[in-house]
Amino acid sequence: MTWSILRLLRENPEALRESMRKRGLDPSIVDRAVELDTAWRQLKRRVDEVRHRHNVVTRSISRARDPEERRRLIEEARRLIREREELEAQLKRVEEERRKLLLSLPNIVHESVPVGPSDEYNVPVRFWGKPRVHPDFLEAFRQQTEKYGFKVDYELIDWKPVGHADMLEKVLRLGDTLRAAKVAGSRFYYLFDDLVWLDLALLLYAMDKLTSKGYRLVEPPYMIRHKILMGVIDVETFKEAIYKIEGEDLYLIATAEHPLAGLYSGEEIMEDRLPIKLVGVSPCFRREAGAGNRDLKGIFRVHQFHKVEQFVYAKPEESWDILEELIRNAEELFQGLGLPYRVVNVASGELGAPAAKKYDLEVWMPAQGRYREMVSASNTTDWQSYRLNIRLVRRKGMVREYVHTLNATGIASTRTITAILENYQEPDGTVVIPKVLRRYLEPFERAPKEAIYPVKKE
RNA sequence: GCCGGGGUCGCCUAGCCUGGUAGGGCGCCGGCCUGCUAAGCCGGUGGGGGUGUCCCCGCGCGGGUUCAAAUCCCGCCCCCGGCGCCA
Repeated sequence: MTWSILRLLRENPEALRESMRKRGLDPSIVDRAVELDTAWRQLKRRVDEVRHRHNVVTRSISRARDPEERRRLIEEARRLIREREELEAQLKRVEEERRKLLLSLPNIVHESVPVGPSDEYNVPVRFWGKPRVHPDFLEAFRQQTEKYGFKVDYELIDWKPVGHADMLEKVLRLGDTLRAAKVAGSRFYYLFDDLVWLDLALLLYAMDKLTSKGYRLVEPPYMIRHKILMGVIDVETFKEAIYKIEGEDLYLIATAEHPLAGLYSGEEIMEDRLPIKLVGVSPCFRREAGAGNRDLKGIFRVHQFHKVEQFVYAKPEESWDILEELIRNAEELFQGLGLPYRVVNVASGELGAPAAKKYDLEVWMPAQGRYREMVSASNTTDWQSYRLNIRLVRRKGMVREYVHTLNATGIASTRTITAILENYQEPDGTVVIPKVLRRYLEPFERAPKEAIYPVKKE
């Protein structure tokens, strides 16, 4: 059973150093890891050897009948224990250090990932839809399209759309972040009436589409243990994103990805059961500790929201195809909603530690003149499954390896609502409801069907 | 929260009282045999190190006793059942 990172560490450490450099991390960690691993292996041999000698003596005691002989053997065993304990203490130290270091290593950057320290190095791979562009943003629009060699058809509009935050609080008056701040703090929100229906309709839409593709619908635990959490994220993410339950070994999930990855932790999965495709629906809780003052207004970046999440357990040889499938699924959802987007191949420096490669789907925001992230799709290869000990059993020869895991947003409710508020906005402030959502609103008498209307000005 | 039962190599299970290399069944893998299939027979079946034939570790987790712990002792976690509480 081999973990890709450990294999590379022993067989081709330079490749691992290169991967670290691409992420903008110190490659000397790799050298330290090689050192520790070598030391560990040497020490392990010595310990095993002494353990063996002790075992031989110990076993011979039960067979020894002569009391004098027994006394002599027990004396010998005691001597070996002292020798063993000294070596074992050393081994334990090295082993612990090695374990920590190995778990701190990020996934290996895939060869197709653009190299660069920031999102400016993200490479758009395709565009869809016809964005509405105000003349003020025309130059910015070109910078985000033509600069990369894409010719994107757009609609020039002569009125300036109101930003999603003001739409929410002032034009529609269906959201209240000020009172939410009073009650819970900043980055919380109250949604009312039509926007609540819209939130739920978005979730139903994504659940409906993805289950029709054969994804199994899951409502997971919203709190999970520390052990599971550290199997799916790195320490940085943990510090920035995770809420802890006081006095218990429980943490609020930041996404359904976490409990879905934990679902088969510690288990063996027969290869003919793969791929296992899941669609989770859950609230998500995020501290946004590192976000600073970014997106402080509105509901673009908040401490809690609802999300429909795609998650797949896959065989290693199929995971790269499945990553494409996941981003295509998300694209279908956004095409259905009629929101113009681009897909970017995320630069090496912006990948989270778990991901080997990541696509973001970014929707054009007419009031901001920017494409903004709505969806993230990652192949985490065996990074999570190694930590969670999820093995793949091959029929042929009963070989054991680690499965690959992948995750991707389907729809994140609040963020998608911001995109709708800007893209479906009419000059008078009316927000037209995307047609695909209407069937999920039809059954409810009080739900909006065609559009959401601004409050009348007195 | 209380009481009781339990956690053994993928699954099921024996061993625990009485300490001395963890056994069986199912499943799976490889082979033999056989018109085919089934059955039958033989071997294998967790992690690690080393490598022609080897060794170490592994019985929920962590300690302790012992030359030696699945087995005895202490603490903890989890699961099941009953009681209590309860949306």
